[in-house]
Amino acid sequence: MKTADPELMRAINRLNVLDTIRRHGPIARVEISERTQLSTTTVSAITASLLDDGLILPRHEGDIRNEAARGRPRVMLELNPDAARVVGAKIAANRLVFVVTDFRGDVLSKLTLPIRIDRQPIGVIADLVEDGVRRCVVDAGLSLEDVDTVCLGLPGVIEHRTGQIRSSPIFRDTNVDFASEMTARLNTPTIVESDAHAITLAHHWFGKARDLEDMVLISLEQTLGLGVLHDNQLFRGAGGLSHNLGDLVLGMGPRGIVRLSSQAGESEILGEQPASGRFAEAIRLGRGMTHAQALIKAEDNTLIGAAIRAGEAVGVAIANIVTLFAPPRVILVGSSLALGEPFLDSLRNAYALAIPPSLKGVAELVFDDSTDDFWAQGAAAVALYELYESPWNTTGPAL
Amino acid sequence: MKTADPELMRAINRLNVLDTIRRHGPIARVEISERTQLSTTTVSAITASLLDDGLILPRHEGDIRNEAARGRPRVMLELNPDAARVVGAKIAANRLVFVVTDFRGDVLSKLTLPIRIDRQPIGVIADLVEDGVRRCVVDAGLSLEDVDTVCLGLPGVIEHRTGQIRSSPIFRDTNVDFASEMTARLNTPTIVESDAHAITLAHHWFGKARDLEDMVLISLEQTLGLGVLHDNQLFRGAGGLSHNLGDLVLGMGPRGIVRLSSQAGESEILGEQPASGRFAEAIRLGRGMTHAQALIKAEDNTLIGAAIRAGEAVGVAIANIVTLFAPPRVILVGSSLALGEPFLDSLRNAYALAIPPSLKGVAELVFDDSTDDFWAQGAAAVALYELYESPWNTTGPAL
DNA sequence: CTATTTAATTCGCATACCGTTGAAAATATA
DNA sequence: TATATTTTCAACGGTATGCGAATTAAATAG
Repeated sequence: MKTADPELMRAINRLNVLDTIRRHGPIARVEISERTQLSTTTVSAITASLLDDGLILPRHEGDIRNEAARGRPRVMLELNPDAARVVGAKIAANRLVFVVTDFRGDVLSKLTLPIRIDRQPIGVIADLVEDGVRRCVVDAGLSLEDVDTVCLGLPGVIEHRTGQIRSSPIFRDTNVDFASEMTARLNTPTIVESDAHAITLAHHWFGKARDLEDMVLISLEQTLGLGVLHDNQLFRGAGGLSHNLGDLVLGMGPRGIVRLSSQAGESEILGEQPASGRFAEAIRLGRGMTHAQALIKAEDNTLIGAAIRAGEAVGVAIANIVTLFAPPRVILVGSSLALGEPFLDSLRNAYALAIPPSLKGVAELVFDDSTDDFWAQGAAAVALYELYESPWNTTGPAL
Repeated sequence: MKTADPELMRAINRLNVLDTIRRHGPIARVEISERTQLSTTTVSAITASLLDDGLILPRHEGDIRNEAARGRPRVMLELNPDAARVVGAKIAANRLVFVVTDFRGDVLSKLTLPIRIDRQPIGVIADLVEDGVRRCVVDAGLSLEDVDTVCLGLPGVIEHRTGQIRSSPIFRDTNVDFASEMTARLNTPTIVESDAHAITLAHHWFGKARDLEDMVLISLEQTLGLGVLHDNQLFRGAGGLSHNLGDLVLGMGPRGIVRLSSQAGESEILGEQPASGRFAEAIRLGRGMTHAQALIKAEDNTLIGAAIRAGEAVGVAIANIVTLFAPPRVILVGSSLALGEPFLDSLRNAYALAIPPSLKGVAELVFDDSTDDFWAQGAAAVALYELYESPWNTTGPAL
């Protein structure tokens, strides 16, 4: 355990204040004091230090708390957008999405490269990612030197702490030290994170979990991922591993083990389609789900059947997750949601059946169909969170 | 989030020092300083305060660190056994087990009441528990006034924070505020906790997980429970709920939902036996598993079949848990282990099949057949842990 | 122009940690 | 036996932190 000294103490309170400013927009010191339970004295000292470091800015205008504003007007504080720049990326099998954000997490530029990269050699993938990062940074009118951190969100089992990719559907190899590789190429600190964790943080910061400290997110894409928010923090497994939901076992069928991925993986749902023709082409180009959506509307029975089976499998898996974590909300994201009503209905039904009676009503299911940018923005948030924590003031006094 | 002030700082370091003393037996200040990374100055101050509060004791004798001990001999410090007394209990359907322990967690007296209590009215159960606590305390040569805290470990979904029993196989009602009830009856602070959590802490403190900060425990009893140790702390669900493994869904069979409890619950394994005769009598008395063990040795095929099916179900469930938490060790406890090789073999096989290849070898399975005392001792440890954290020095200066 | 109200800063205090120094308690050596 | 050596531990001074009370700052109301 880390030893508690004054430095840690200040680090905690600093992060607390900074996070309060981030979450509650332009905010006055008095209100920060109320929210954090810190004395106004301490808040003044910390905000002075944050101002000095250029992480926040004062705004004298917006004191509109009340018409009958009597006393000295409040000075509102907000994050200084220019305090840092980060790049966030979503790396998927058939597309790369990049965003550059400022210190607040606001998107400055975005770039989508619809390229199929899975099963390419690492060098090729690294080339493409490097290129995407550089182009997106240029699009934002910046240079890579202006970027503080890059965070890459990708599917699979990612060990955040070490930057190792234990296994990922887009890499042929296992145990790739992708963080070091990209850090060297970009000459900018680069971290890797599970894409599911990235969008979990995205929802906590900007999306449908802003009001919660605990929740669970399930991502239904090529792989099936899990993000757990516990006490306002990403819960990473014992070793900092991300969770790979697709490996969950749903049953022992006649043909052996039945894993969730074999029922609800993107390729498995679409895979029952004829292996040639326009649909196969669409899949190859990463438009499978969009196409599937059209087919389902046209009442393609094979596909509807697959969607229903997938929905059942996911519904049961969610019930199991809820049994373990009992979160107040479960957010579902990912391309498979595009399968529409047949999928969602069977999911909801299976969930309702599978959830134990004692937990009925505990968790609320929320479906979210954000775009890829949002995932990339989540990766940026992961990078920003680490910046917030890092000691700007090496440890100097508050002056 | 709690605000960081000097008080919190000292509380953290105090707990850290106290826990180091607890874990590493009689230990000198220098060694505490090495282990905690705190300066010897700080360690001296904190230990002085602990000595002053009577929580620890000096021992001048045992300085045998080395034959060639040159300088001033070390003064070894250890927990003062008499600093507190707690009662821990395991409350199961057909027996009540109590222990009184001292401040170190050493058992002073134990008491087993082989009574079937499930489905009794709350008042009756409370009577029996109260009686057991009082008798066990008397057996230890103490009075209830000498007891600081009582902790009751029981199966089911327990909300530790509020002391509510959301649902438990031994209560007919749900949402019982058992902690308040027993606190009032005993006139001693009483907390409730999941029995699985209790034995998880028992293993972390005294058993097969002393060397780990992360692990998972699975309890196979009348109900199937889960305990997760994360960063040396019990991981309680979002709402402080305990996990009820039996509700996990293993598949959608022809007859609807198949839950783990229907495959591996104690009564389900034994339930396939004829409903009358000596065996049924044994079950009613809570000796079902012991009896089953004998029958399995005698090659009772019905029972062996049930054991094998249960093992498969549990093996798959464990694989799923490992997929989610990736712990270095999984400890299995509970009466069902008594089913012996048929059960364990099929469990191991199913686990090996179900564990995803990328996680193969990550987690080590450990079987543990401790007695009921150990569970009760774990409950005592839960109580002690809260005592360790509580502010003895309301916040006075260190003198 | 003065009184009032609210916001934010300044000042003094208490606490906690740390590094250094020095005292205490034992052994080793002359 | 007397002195040196080694190790442990407590005491002193320095610095950082947060908090409460008093003070200054900036606006409105009368």
